[in-house]
Amino acid sequence: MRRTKEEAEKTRCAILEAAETLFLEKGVAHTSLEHIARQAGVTRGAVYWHFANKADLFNAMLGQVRLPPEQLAERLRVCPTHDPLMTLRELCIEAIENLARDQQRRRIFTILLRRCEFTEELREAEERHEAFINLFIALCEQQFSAPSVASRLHPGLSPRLAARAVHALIVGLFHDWLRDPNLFDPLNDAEPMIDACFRGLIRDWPDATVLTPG
Amino acid sequence: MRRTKEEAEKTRCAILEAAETLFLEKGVAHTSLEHIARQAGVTRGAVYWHFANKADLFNAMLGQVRLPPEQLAERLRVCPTHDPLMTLRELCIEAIENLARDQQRRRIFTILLRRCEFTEELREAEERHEAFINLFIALCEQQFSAPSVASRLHPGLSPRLAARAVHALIVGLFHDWLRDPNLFDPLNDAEPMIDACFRGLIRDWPDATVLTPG
DNA sequence: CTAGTTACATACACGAGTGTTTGTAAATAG
DNA sequence: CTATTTACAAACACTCGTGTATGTAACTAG
Repeated sequence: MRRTKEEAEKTRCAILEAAETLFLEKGVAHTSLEHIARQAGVTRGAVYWHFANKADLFNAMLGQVRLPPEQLAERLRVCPTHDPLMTLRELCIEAIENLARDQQRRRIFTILLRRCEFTEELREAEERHEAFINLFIALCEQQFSAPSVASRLHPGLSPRLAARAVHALIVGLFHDWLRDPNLFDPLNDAEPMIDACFRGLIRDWPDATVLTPG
Repeated sequence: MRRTKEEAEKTRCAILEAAETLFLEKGVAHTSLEHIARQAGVTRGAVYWHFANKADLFNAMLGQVRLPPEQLAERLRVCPTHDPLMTLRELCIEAIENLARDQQRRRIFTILLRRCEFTEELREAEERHEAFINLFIALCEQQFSAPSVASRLHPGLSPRLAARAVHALIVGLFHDWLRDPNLFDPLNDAEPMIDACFRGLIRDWPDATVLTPG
């Protein structure tokens, strides 16, 4: 009963989707490859054919949403025509809004933040994730270090601290909202919250321009 | 070889400590009661004598650091002699500083945030934890709702959003610092970061009073 | 002093999960 | 057309973990 290449790719996707569903529901450690196979309508044979083990499957799942690090750096590359802080601001807001817009991203981040144990088995995934975070923080710090920006930091703050505060706020918003989506509405509330953060960091941060249509 | 009551209490503590160590090292799901017993120098018999199962043991472990909700409410109870915002500010800073000061708290929060899967087995623990968070957010919101405070919020912000931003920042700082303790130094950096947050929320937030000794 | 209870250790029964191996039908290359 | 892969299914061998039941020595109450 050998399948064609396209069919094989479909079962691969089915396995990934089943894993996503079950990881979210029962947690990574509490989900067996047998569960995943059954949910996908195949046997463990198929799972082991497409993936080396559970960690490999987990990595493949994460790969579906992790935007390549280059893309992030590209977005934040200093662009002389545009205020670097505004670019960062928009990126932060987008990150939070995307959580609400993209169902799969939402599920996978829920798994990452609340349904898996970062232990030896998943060390590779953890390291990649951590590298991405460190890159984000480093790029943030770089934006705040630009001479035209650093001088506008409130007293007592360094580019280093500012970068860490921005990332902490985002992680916290991710964490809180994924725990309870009723806490706030990303599409409406991300902007004022991020603006509040920047306002606390930068001295002359412009006031909220309330854009009421009409 | 029956032990006296004091000795029994000591083995109970040894089991709790072993669980803490192993949960931190291998994750909750990947730690068996057999491991814990061995680490504590007893057998599973002792573990099952003191605790009903792994979830019960986990709850007991959390109980060692979870401050009673009443205490939190007490601290934030509106005290007419003291600025409610300053009380909240100090509480936030303390929360972060305590992470660095109290080793056990640090380990247990690492387990909570990075070494356990919030799934059915641990639902009870999750619900208690969530209730505590919700209480904190509600009390925050209450502080921001005081007439003398709400009027000082920056345009575009509500007490509701301000409360959520404060909590998100704290959770993010917890999460980030437990992931990488080199990111910042709680004892030095908590204050300026929290102040930056409040400054972004409250219009006339006082400037950092740089207290250089002498 | 002895009955009952406590605080465990030991043993048992059972299921569940993993990784690997083997089998196999169908697709595909030459 | 046949030989070889491919894409799985099925079976095997093994370990690990759980919950419970039973044993037991020492403490403790009366």
